[in-house]
Amino acid sequence: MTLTVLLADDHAMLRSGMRAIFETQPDLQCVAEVADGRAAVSEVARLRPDVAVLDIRMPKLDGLGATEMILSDPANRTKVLLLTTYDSDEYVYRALNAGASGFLLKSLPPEELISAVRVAARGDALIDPSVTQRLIARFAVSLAPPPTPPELALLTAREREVLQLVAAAYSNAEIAAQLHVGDETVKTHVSRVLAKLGLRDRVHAVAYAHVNGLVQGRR
Amino acid sequence: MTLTVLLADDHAMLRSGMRAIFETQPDLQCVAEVADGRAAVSEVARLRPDVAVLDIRMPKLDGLGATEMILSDPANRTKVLLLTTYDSDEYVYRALNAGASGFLLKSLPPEELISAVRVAARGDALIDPSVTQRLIARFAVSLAPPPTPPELALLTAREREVLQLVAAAYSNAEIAAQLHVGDETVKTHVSRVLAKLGLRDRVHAVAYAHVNGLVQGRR
DNA sequence: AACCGGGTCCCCCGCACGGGGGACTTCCGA
DNA sequence: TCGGAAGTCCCCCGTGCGGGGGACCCGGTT
Repeated sequence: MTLTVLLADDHAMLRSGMRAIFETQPDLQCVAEVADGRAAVSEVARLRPDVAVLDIRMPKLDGLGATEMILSDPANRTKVLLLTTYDSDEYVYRALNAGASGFLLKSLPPEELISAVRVAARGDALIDPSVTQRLIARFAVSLAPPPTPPELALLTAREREVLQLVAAAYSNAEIAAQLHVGDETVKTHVSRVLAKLGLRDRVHAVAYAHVNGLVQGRR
Repeated sequence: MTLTVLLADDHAMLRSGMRAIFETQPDLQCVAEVADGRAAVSEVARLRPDVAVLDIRMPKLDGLGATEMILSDPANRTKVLLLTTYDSDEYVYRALNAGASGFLLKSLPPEELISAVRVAARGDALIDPSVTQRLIARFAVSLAPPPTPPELALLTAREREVLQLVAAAYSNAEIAAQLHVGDETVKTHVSRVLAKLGLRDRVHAVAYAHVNGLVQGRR
């Protein structure tokens, strides 16, 4: 089974270089070459290649925009590999968000470009190692639980419980009902929480709880 | 400059296989072979190899635990490559959180294992393509901006501005000072915001703003 | 026995807040 | 030209909230 590839880059020389690389592989067929993003989008829609190799820097529509347009159309099953000279973080995040199957630097050895096309075609993905390192770091922090501020240890269990409810925007009366205690008790707890955390009022408490991850609204 | 490698796997046969692979490379030296995670940790601390290749499944301490121990010790500069037979998502996330430089399947071709060691040694990272695909999907959702609720479009620019400040726990008077308007004006804006968003009071507004990503407290 | 931290409940007081009105200006589109 | 939307400012009024006291009970420590 042969894989069809579309090449998009505004440098004709680079395109022919890549085409030459692919032609060494009997199962890879370069079905189109385009020089800008808009042409890439329309040719992908017309030819439905297995893989589109897009440069990020292109006239009219850059590779990221083209990726987004291609992948947002459910009729397309084309996988997108993005190529770039510089690996700006912003590019990477946007590319991955758009659903690209690869983010590679142009310094990639030819045989790895070939393997990348095969990887993308079978639905897997790959990212240049120099980018992966930072991606992991970013991913780790995005998964890491927010650091618990030390002053939170000053609170008793009951006070933390009340703080959670305050953060959920419940009024004192509502909290009292949920905890089956009097509302005067809740007022006492809230006052202690505010004093211990150095917060002015419950509004600050709500903000504090949210920025410190005491409320898991999605994430 | 030669790179030193530590191998950790509970199967002697697999270890000798990998050692044989590395011995084809004059600049790679396999300085230790261990059969469990605890030995891996202690030998890494003793020998300080450039790269440790750890199996995930190991007696006494698994590869993930060993990774965490190795990388949490700042005295170690050893990079960690994790090898596994099955690519469970949980493994991957934990490995990346611990700061591993690679997450590879044992089905990896020998030459790619060699290249992976070199990649890790120079501080980059790489992830098996079959895992990368799912990682991207997960990463994309963790980066995706929270869907903006439609009712937010009802607000005028000024009202959104005020909402931002309310969310930052400013009082009406403080907001008035920041916007150089009277506090009665702010009250009007706040009232309109509450009415348009169907919120009871500013406390709900703060919670609303945070859960809807109008405040970027980290993330 | 005395002590203390945590939890519960109570009173008073000042005030920021929010609802419900109204009013004026500017600007833009019908 | 006449609206209407947006922004600004004003008054009244009720109330939830938070500070400042105090009180009681319970469990554990000293």
